[in-house]
Amino acid sequence: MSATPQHRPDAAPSEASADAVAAASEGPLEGASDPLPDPAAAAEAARAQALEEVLAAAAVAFMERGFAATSIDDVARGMGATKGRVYHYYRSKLDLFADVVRRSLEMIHEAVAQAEGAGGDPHARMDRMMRVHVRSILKDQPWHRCAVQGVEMFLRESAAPEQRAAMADLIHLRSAHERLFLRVLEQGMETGAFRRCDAAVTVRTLLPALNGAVYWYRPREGETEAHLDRIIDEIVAFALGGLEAR
Amino acid sequence: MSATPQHRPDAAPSEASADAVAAASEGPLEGASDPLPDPAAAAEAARAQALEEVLAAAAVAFMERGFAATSIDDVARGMGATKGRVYHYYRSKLDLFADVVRRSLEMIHEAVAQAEGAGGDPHARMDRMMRVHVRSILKDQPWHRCAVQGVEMFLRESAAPEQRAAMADLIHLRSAHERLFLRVLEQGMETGAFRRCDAAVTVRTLLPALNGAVYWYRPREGETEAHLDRIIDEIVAFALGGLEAR
DNA sequence: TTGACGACATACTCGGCAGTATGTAGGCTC
DNA sequence: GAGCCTACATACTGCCGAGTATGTCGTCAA
Repeated sequence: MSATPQHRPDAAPSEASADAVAAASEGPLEGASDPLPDPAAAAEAARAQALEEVLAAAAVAFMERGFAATSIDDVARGMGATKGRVYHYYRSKLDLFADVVRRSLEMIHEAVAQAEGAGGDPHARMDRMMRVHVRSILKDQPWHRCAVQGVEMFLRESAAPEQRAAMADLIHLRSAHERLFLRVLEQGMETGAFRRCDAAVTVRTLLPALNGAVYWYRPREGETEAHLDRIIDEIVAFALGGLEAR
Repeated sequence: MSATPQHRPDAAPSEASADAVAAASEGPLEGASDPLPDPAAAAEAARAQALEEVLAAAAVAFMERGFAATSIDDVARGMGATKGRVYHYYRSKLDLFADVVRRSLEMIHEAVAQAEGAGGDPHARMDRMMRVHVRSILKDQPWHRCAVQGVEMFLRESAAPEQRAAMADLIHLRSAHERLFLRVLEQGMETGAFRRCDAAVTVRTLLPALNGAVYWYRPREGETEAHLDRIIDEIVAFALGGLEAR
């Protein structure tokens, strides 16, 4: 629609991703003459990091208030900035939200795909996948709450065509994630590790169970890694038990 | 807050509930002299039914677009009416939404509580409860999608104080529902029917699994009751399997 | 040193929507 | 048959927020 010939977040703004955030926090502010040889690359990196900040602020804001109830000013305030900064990187609120959701889905999908690829029988793979999935849910809550909301938005019949367009590829990402579980489930059914069932319906039941914690879990002050593992154990025990053959 | 000395949905507008809807559809429009002896009671019933219509329209509208994105005009349009009608029965959008959520929670809670009270060992009771719960999710989707959304709204830290006030009692309803499952789960753990687990976490994982269908299920054209039962079977098999001891 | 550009901030427009105020038509009472 | 009340519809206000237009400051190239 809006044919403003302006910015556009460089195709895949998510590549810099967590790396950019980590890299950014490792080196304190140095003068203009940092070891980087290429100034153009440095500028690129700076831009990527600035964009990353916007994205992170958006994730928090959208998580706290939901898409519709969050204003661009809210997002900007979260960074101690103003609208201008946000609109410098994103053409619309919907674009921004879609990018948050995309990041979320990419993060969790990549992690789970890696867990799946690590070998083992279907039962072992499924176990690892679930653990990784739930861990991501707990650790990157702001992002995933946005993702849940985004998928939900898309599923509404009422969704405006612009919305559907902006989020169509997100649904593919989400579907790919579902398929990952679906395939391992089917493989497990063949080996006899899992009971026979309608795999499609079961996966659609399984994932909400794994995602449930996104709503009630709140990171505590002195929370240890072991405590997190306890929660993961509980959730996975339930979900895996729901699949296993007797 | 708003101290307008106007309407207010008569304390418990939800009592008339499904009965009112059913009763309303049984008798066609008769003249002024219907068999009802008390005109005051008739007026009361008429009002209850009118309110019911508003509530149903709201449920559909909120389900389709979500709370924030739904305007009161949307709700009114859904009835072929205008704002005036809605505001005649409800003081604010939030009040209306809260009532939709309340209705939803009451419906499902009552149904499940009845299933629980029908006797049997914990495993049998849990099985019945799950079935009834899922059936309600599938059959009264518009309502329950609002409920899920409402609970989610409340759980946000950002929720405005007015929101929290309007929805505080809803959370109690929701908690009561959770406790219902919690208790049966604990009983089953004692009899050995269910494996030992952190009951609180498990229930919070179990319910999203049961509710999951609210997002993906869409009533089909020539859908038979048996087809519905197939879906319910699948979901319950998973959820119950997640609880059972080996 | 200048001019071009990137990275924002500021100021403004404009539409949509919650809530309100007011009109009005029908029924009921007395 | 006059007033009154219920159950709406219509018309209006005020604000909030998305998107835009424009200004400003620093930097870098030439």
